[in-house]
Amino acid sequence: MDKLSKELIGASSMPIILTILSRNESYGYEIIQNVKEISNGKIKYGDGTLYPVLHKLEKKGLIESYWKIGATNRKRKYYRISKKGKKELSQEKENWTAINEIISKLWKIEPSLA
Amino acid sequence: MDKLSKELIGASSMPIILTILSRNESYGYEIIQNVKEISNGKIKYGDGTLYPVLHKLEKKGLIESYWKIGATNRKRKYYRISKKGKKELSQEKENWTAINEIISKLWKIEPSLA
DNA sequence: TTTAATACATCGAAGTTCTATGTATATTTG
DNA sequence: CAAATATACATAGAACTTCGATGTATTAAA
Repeated sequence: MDKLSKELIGASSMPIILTILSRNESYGYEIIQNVKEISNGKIKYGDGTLYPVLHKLEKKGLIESYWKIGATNRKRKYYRISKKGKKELSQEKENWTAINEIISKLWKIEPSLA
Repeated sequence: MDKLSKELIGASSMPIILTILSRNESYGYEIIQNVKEISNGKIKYGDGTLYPVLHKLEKKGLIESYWKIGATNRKRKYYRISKKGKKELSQEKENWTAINEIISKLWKIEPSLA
């Protein structure tokens, strides 16, 4: 197994992106690299996937953006998390924990289905 | 928080249903009740949501169905997990564990963002 | 000078879930 | 006995998502 299912990618993208932005502001391209690194290559967002997600998050007011020309002399669109985004993130953490408890309980109880 | 997000429901539905069927064969209506109970009411599948999922799983060959008239004298469509489904389930377990590790790592390392 | 990497954006195809609606039978309640 | 509720399955349409393809540009490296 090297790649994760579409469903899991989808369910985890929002909390992962919000977590990354809760530490440092960042921009699309860097986020893609960052996620790839963090996940040991298991999660590789295509740019055509990530940018719409960022736009969606911005539209919801969870992140904010501004253009900046970095050290590389290239213009980048930086994103930072908003107050609303921080709230949403902690909500997502709770959700994630809850579902994980349900599932792990389900798998632990599992009787010998040898 | 009482209800979980759509994304998490979606991502967890396949492993949850396969797990339930890996223990006992069951039918749509019972699965809905079962999941509600297991999750303490946090996951409530609508029937319009569950049945298409079951059809999808059957189409993929992960579960098999047959009609049976139970003790209630009512006909039910029972589902049981297939060999392929068992394989898929263990795959999903790995996936779930992997993503959970990534996320929990991300959240643990998190520096004081007081 | 050409190629690769960086950087953002949008579109269409395909797949999903949710709500609503429809059909039908069995049980319980008034 | 009639009406309401619970059981049981199914499908259609709306809304949303991801993915792959495509397009534009700039900078760095070969």
